Amino acid sequence: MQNAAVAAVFDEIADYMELAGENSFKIRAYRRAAEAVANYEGAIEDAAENGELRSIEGLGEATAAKVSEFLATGAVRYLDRLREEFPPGLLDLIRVPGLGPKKVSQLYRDKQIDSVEALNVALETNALQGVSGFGPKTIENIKSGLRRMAQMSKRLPLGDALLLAASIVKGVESLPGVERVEVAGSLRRGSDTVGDINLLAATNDVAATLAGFVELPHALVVSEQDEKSASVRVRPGIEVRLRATAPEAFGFNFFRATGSHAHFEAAQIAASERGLELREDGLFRDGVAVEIPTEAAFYELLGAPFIEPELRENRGEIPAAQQGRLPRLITSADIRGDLHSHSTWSDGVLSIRQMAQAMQARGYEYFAVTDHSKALAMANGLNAERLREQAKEIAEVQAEFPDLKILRGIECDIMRDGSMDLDDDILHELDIVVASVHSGFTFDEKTQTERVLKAIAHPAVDIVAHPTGRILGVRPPYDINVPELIAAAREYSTCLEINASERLDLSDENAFAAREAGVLLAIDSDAHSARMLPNVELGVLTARRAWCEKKHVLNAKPTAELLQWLQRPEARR
DNA sequence: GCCGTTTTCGGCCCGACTGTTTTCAGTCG
Repeated sequence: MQNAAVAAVFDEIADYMELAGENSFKIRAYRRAAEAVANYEGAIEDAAENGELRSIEGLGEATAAKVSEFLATGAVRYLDRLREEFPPGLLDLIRVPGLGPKKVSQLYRDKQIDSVEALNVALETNALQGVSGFGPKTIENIKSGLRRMAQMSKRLPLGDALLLAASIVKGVESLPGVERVEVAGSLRRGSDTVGDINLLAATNDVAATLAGFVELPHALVVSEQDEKSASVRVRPGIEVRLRATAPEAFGFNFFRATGSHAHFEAAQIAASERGLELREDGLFRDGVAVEIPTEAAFYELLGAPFIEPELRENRGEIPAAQQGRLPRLITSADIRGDLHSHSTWSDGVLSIRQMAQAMQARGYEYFAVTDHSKALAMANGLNAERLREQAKEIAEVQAEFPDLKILRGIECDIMRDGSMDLDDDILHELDIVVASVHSGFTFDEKTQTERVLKAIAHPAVDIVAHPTGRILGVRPPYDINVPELIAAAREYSTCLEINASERLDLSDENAFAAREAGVLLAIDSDAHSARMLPNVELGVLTARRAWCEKKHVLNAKPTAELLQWLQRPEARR
């Protein structure tokens, strides 16, 4: 399947065209082509084979020809020419917050700055002083953008890490002697971002397995290797470490390689209370190593049942396990619907009908159509009039899907003053209102908090989406007082979202606090295409880290209960 | 560059904020 590779070609072309100052509609055409290919449900090479490229919406004569060229030759000459014209570092520079194509090409033209490194040097030596358009505030913004970027690029968002790990696991499985390979470390615990990927292999030939591992195509550089493990860098800043162990030692090593460090230390204390010694190299009774074939066997020795990896953060899981009060963690199978999704009415790529098909294919009982509201003009946000038009289409599609409840909703912008982007009368007409912030990210904490508190208290608002505004690897949360949001959500019976797309917002820590406070959570995909629906599983991992059971999650409720909850007038007004 | 129930040209994704200006360009969502 070459869809992602072809989409990357079009995106790269669009990036270069921005630098070249090309017509914005032409650039947009390439972006759309990238999206069309990425979201195409089949393999793009099959479409090319069958002469169906031109029937894909968003591909025209020029872009379809480039798809064919890429599939035939592995390259696109047009892109090759662009690559010769501009240094590749300029593409990194466009991604620095505060820099766009115009400023980047100016820096390149006037100061020959062609990479993030060169920009850092220029900033350190004050070389940008006096460059027109680069005043003190702009320079300060660029510096803080660079700092944020450097911080975030060291860690991989959970979704990306899972994909990368899965492909490396496949490679390791094929190595000599390997019986079993598992992801361990923070990735197994479902951390929102991971620094390194840890794998554990049970093998009959440790040396051969490790030797094969460092030769896998993923490995750019071998950074460490001893007789038990090897680390390779698979992309800048991202290391994959494989520990190899004899099959009979897998249980203990799986526990140890999964962590967290804090959990390990808590387990050491629990072990010593039972006359055992837990060390890095094993569990010992009177100096003799205890055989531990499985993780369950290990926890049993601590007087506890198996502890799910997502709980292993020393948030009280060991005593809870010993006392038989571990939560029955929510699973993906408990999710009965999606309460935050987009269609072509705003910036989604699928019609309501297509979204309904995709939701039904996932086995959902219900979903909410929550397109953007009018303040998000760039996303073609809806006003009251268009929302009422949309109701007709929803009713039509609903008639075709008797087993799928389609909720009429909106993702309504929370304005700068905390008011809603749409009037109360239209909001009360809807089945569900999801409220969210898409502007004013730089407000101070007090202003930002008060603004969102107003939304939480609004009688029409059911869910506040992505409450802290972060996007993993892109943007940190804005300054906002989460405990105050949680208290208000509890008071007004408003649900808070775990946005499961590239945000994972609420974070696990915040979701943990919300659940403890008795606030209901919604795990939503925020899908703009069918491809994004499975992201909900990342949100489930986050909810599990927050000790959530299905009773804590709004969209784990059956349809009737959900509809009843959406009524909840007594708590609201 | 794509698209077409106004079909081979002309419209398409707009509005606000920021910082730098001296009336606006660039960035962002």
